[in-house]
Amino acid sequence: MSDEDEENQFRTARLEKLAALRKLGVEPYPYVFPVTATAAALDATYKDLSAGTNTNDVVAVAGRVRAVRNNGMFLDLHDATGKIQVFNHKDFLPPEQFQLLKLLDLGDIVGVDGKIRRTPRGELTVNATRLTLLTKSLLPLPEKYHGLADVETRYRQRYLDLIMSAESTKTLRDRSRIIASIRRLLTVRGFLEVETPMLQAIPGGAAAKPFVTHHNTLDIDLYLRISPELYLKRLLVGGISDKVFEINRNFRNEGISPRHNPEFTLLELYQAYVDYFAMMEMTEHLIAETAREVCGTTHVTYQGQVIDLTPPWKRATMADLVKEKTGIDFLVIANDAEACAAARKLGAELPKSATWGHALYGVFEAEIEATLIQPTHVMDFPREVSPLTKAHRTDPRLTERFETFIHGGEYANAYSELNDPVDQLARFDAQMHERDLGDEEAQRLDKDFVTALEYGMPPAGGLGIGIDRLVMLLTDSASIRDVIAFPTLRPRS
RNA sequence: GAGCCCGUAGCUCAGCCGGUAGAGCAUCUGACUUUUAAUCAGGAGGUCGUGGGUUCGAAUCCCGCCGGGCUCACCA
Repeated sequence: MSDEDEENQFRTARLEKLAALRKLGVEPYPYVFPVTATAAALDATYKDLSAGTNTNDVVAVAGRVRAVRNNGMFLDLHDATGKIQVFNHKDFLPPEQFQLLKLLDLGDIVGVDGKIRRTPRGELTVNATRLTLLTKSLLPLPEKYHGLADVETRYRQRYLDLIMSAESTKTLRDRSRIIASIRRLLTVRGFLEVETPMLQAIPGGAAAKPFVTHHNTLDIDLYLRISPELYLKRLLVGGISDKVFEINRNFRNEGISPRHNPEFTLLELYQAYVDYFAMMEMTEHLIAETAREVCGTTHVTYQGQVIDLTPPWKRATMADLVKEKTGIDFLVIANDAEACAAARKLGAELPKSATWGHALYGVFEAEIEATLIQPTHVMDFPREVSPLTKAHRTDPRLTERFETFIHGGEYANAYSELNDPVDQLARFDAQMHERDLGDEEAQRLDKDFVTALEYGMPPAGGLGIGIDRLVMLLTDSASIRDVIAFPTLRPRS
């Protein structure tokens, strides 16, 4: 609580009411209230009750006071399911309760006992026979009609945003439904949900800058994980299951943008004895079925554009897409210098040490990514940028990796997983070379991971899906901050 | 990290080619009483993000800082 709030005239006035309530013998923060009905349940139960009809049905509802009309005669109570109107009239409510009513404010949480009726104007209403203050609110809510518009306050004080905005509430509820749907779809297919370390001594499985922390007793630095990949594969080596997945937070110490939050939620799954083609089917299955369940359709509108998520999705190789768009066939370019020159000419920015694969990938990023609006599996990434992926079965310069693009953004990343320990070690060596050349995000050698592979990991397909971005897509949210309840912000003052 | 934009009452906003701050809602007082953003009358409420500068005078012009948004960079 800041000084400003403490000096707030509204807060002062409400503290005085709080004292007055206690003087009346009213406890403003009681322990329990036996609720018997929610607003939505009442709406459903009494949907056929005609206007102007009374019932003798007694209910107990509870919620936040969001509107007071006619000097307290009508209250709008909001609970987690919706709105129910309360009618306070001397015909039903004992006189001493009107003292309590006078001391109620917008934002207070109250319980109401009474009988259900529908008013002549058609509003389902509880004729209150007893009001119970359940929580006194000390601060005024934002204005009801316009709601809370200030985006900074919406993110910093999400509770206020949720009180005021049905849309924000729906988005965050949909997030929960989306994750539940994915979990169910995977469980149905026999996947085992596992948990792997957030604190890692060697941050692996992705190219990203990690957050560093310190363990006091061990007196070592530990990293917040940038990916669970290397640990999930260890579980595959162990054979805990042929199908494992984890849905959890990852942390990357990089820029914040409408599509990036330093901590974000990733689904990662591994399935033994299949390749990246199976992962394409899996990506389509998870996203399309979840869209059906949460949005009721596989045709979703994102930022004004209709996206058709109905499987199967378009598949195209990176090289073909680049060739189609630029006319340059990287597959027939034999050396690094020529490839880099072609890429730079097309506007791709490449480091001096760039090779053929960096060049192809650079052109793809610069020229193609943003144009992929409808779901597209972009296949066969260059070896250099895919250090954990199995070599392509027909072209050793490439790997069996695809990323799925929708609305110009990456939604999935999947491989035929590299399980050749000798090749894996060579890839780590190449990464360490890039690190020496100044690429801070090149992957670090994890020797124990290579050891695990030496014991033998079954051939497997692996898939990662960014959950926050999927939620953005399915809730038509423009910013990742809208789908994360408490997005990372710089602390105030 | 760079560029552009924003920050005025509890909330939503107006005022901004310089002349000492305004509305609606909320709040308080009163009236009214079967309302639906209830209505009517009256009152209170502001270090104009913050610190400097220019000026007789700054919410307004200039600079720094703080916080936010967008774009770019980073995010293979």
